[in-house]
Amino acid sequence: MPPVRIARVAVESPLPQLDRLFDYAIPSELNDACVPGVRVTIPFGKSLNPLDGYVVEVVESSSFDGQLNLLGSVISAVPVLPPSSYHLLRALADRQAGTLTELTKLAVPRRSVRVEKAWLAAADQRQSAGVQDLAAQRLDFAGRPTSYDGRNTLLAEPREIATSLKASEAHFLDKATENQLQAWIAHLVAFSLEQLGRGASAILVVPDFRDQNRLMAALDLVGLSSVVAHFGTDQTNSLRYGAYLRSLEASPCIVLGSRAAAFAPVTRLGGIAVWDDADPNLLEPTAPYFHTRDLVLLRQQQTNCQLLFAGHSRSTEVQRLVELGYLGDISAIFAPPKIAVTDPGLRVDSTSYQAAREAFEAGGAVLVQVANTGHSTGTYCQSCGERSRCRTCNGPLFVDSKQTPRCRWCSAINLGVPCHACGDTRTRQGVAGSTRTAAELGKAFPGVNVIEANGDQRVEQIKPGKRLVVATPGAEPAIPGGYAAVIILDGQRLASRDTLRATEQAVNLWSNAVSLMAPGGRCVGVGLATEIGRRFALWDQRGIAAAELANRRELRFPPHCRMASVAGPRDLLDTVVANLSQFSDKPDAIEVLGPLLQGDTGPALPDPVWRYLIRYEYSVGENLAKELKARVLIANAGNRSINAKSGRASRAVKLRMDDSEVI
DNA sequence: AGCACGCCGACT
DNA sequence: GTCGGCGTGCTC
Repeated sequence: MPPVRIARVAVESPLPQLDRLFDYAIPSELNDACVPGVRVTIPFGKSLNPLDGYVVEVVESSSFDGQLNLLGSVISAVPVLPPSSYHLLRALADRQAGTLTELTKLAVPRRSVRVEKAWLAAADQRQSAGVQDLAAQRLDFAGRPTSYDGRNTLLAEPREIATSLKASEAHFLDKATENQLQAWIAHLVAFSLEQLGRGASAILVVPDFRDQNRLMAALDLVGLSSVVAHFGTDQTNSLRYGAYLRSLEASPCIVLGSRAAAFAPVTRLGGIAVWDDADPNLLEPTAPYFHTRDLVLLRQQQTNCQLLFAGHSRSTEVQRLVELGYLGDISAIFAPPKIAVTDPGLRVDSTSYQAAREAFEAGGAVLVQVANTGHSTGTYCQSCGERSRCRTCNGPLFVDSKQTPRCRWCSAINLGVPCHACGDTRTRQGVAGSTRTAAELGKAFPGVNVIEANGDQRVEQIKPGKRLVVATPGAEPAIPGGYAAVIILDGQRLASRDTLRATEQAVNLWSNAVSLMAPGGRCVGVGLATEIGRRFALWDQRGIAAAELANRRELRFPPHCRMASVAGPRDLLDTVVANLSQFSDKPDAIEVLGPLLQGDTGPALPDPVWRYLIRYEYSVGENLAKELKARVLIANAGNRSINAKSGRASRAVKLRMDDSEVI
């Protein structure tokens, strides 16, 4: 009788105390099917129905003293969590003090039997796909680096450029094609071709469905659409699973998508490119709250693949890595876009009117970027100037596109609300939102087609011509050839928001608007004749990022260091952070700040939620995450049902290893 | 999470 | 004498 083989299984449970491997004896009839990566069912504890899990490895002997239980069944023959994926997810979970299960839920799509059957049936006729022919091509353009090899970052030229696709194979030489592409798109296409040329796969992560569609159109143009695995956000589960299976195939592919794409289990990973890492969409909004940038940095370390962070502006995190020498800067020198900044004062001033008029006279289109949707951004008391507040929840009021004052937090309609400070019911409206701006500008330029684009009214692409587009940041439609003029309104307000990343995000949003401008176009930053605005006008992206990072260093804020938070009932938090600063031998490597009462303006809650912030150095991150995870586990253990009266039991103490957004 | 083990008050 | 309260602890 052959020796019984042992499967080491990661149990799919949300409980942090079960976040480790459990050994199971493999029944002889499952011996062949039970390979690392497959999903299995296992009897677990005293529970009646089996749990799911992933086989992490198959070994000959177990270090467990007790009686081993038998594996239940193998759910599917496909190894959906191969060892390389397991190691990546394990390292990320450890870094963020999360569990493997939280990550497998994000990384591995639910199985679709229909899709899987079709995929397995087509397995034998897949080998001869013409990837080699496609990979023999090269995209050339001004500013393209000779190679994207290593770990790099680049600032993309903010405009469309001429590209030429050339084939190195003799029989392809006559098929050289020329195209105008956005420079950032050209970089990502060239990057992908470089990976395919080495017989390897590329992963392209973009923050937004618009970016994804634009990039997909370019890959299609170059004839690569057949090797793309789509990891889009608004896909059905079966499509996601199909793309996931495609990325598992031996033949190289281009994985294109949002956050989830960075997990794609490609067999031979050539390189990962992340577009616009400053975009908040690349931050995972659920536990364990990691940024795609940190995930791909881990993956680069584990696989030694190529890595590229590209953007029109530069995040402070990337700037830090450049200053450390961890990332190389392979940006090309290009002519900066023409940007004028005007003094603060009128919202729409003569300079911007003139730029728009000239653009229309030449038959071009004009993009106006405004900070907010709706009719007006806020209403204020006419006698004392206080911001109007919602009657029910004290939230700030704004005027919607139907001219009705509503609450920004709870959407309640608020008519005739007396001022909370002086009691006066007369109000005046604040800065105009996109609807009023569109109406006002439409009147100023009769005969011009006015288009409004924002989160609700999605406009992705428009036809060239005399058009006025009023859009909120991130919702700007693209136009072939680019806008003749780009006018940035409310820019200063965007930059002076009360958050840590206000400046960084404002520059990012302005820059992305400028990138839609025609090569000969003009941009006006209205009221942006400030220090940051002047630097932006010179397109000094490096200088802006360096200054911002220096500022954070001085204040001792991320990304100079990391900042964790623990939130929950006061007494439990105190046990979690007790003597934490002495946890590291190095003085000042860990510093506990707080506690602060959460939700300062809201009505007093029956169980107040407190929050501590923990500032720590990168070097202690791994140990601190381990320690905090253990402490939070203990703090939550005896208190799991205390919230029973509020409905369902939730974790009393919540931990985030990176929580810099709150400030 | 489930589920069982375990040691103290009011019931047929 | 027992039924059952939920504190504590384990799950290969």
